[in-house]
Amino acid sequence: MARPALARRKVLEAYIDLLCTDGVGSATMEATAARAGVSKGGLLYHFASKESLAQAVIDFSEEVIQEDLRLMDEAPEGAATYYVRTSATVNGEFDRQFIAVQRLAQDGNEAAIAHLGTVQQRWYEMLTKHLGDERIANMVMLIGEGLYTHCAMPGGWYQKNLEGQLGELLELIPELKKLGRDN
Amino acid sequence: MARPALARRKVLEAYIDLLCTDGVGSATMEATAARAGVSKGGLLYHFASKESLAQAVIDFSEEVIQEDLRLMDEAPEGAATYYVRTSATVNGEFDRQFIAVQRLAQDGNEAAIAHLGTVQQRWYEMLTKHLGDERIANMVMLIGEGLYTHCAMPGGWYQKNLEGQLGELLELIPELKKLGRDN
DNA sequence: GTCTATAGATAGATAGAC
DNA sequence: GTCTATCTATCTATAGAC
Repeated sequence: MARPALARRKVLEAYIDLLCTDGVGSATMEATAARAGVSKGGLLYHFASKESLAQAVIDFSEEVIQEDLRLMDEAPEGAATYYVRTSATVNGEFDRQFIAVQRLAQDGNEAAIAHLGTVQQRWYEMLTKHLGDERIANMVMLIGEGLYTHCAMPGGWYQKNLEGQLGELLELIPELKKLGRDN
Repeated sequence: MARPALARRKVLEAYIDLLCTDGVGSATMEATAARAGVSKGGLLYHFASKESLAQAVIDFSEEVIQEDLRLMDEAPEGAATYYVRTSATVNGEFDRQFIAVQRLAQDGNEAAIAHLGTVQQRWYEMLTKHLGDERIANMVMLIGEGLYTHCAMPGGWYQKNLEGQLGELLELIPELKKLGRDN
């Protein structure tokens, strides 16, 4: 860990980039090498197989998620609002690797599916802790998931029609919290 | 239209099935032919290219969505509850082809992205009509989108942890409607 | 209308030079 | 540590028999 080779980092970023923008079908090792500016052989020195490339995305995601959970726990705006807000920031540091893992999972990668499961479990526990109601936590988590799905679609409907409504959506999140306590 | 060849229908079903369960990477024409019980040549008689196979999924989706919108508009439980409830029924008639289109869109298929856009626009308008508040419609749509994403993940977290909570989630949807009118 | 055989392209992965 | 060259498998698509 500590300070990985620069080329290795560039290859990983390129692979994540391709997964997010073009999907698993286009994220080949050849295309990844080209985008990273290295040859296929150069890529294979750092990642011996496509599976190890996928695992690197998952490992990177685990690092990022731990930091994300810490920020979420301490967010002044509240954990739920933080969660929804960051779910909609497509180009953020956190989101790209998360979308990449999601794409891998949707393509049947078992390690990615298992990792996503632990991430969702931790988000759910964090939201329940802060919202005090499992049903509301469930709902907020689905809203975030929906935002991810929308935002991860290049040229999709959300980016053209709902971008301006994010502020209004965020204002409603604290209202949801009240809804939970009333019942 | 009217009554398409049985083999053609079987091939289309097989392709949708593979897209949903194994993802775009595994949904090859060869695998599709095998699952449909025909040869590669037999498949290519009905669908001259992979693109035309994808287009057939989109066309089928358009048929199904029109019926879905009609049922949504007339649902006794309310359009929003109907929308969320059917978003969570993975094995339903409506959902499989929708998830398949989503997978195609996430792999960069332009026709699928455009179709998804029109579907989401119509759902949004229907929800706004019934909820009377665009912000709440927005939120409900994201909840449904989140449910789709969760449910479409074979072996994913939702199917193990939230299935029993669907009833509670559905109970909260009418509460959201009140939330909209209060503000 | 469905099949076999096969062409042509591209994927993932190996070997070895530098 | 990065490259070129190459192997093998698999994919999409075509040609033509039945």
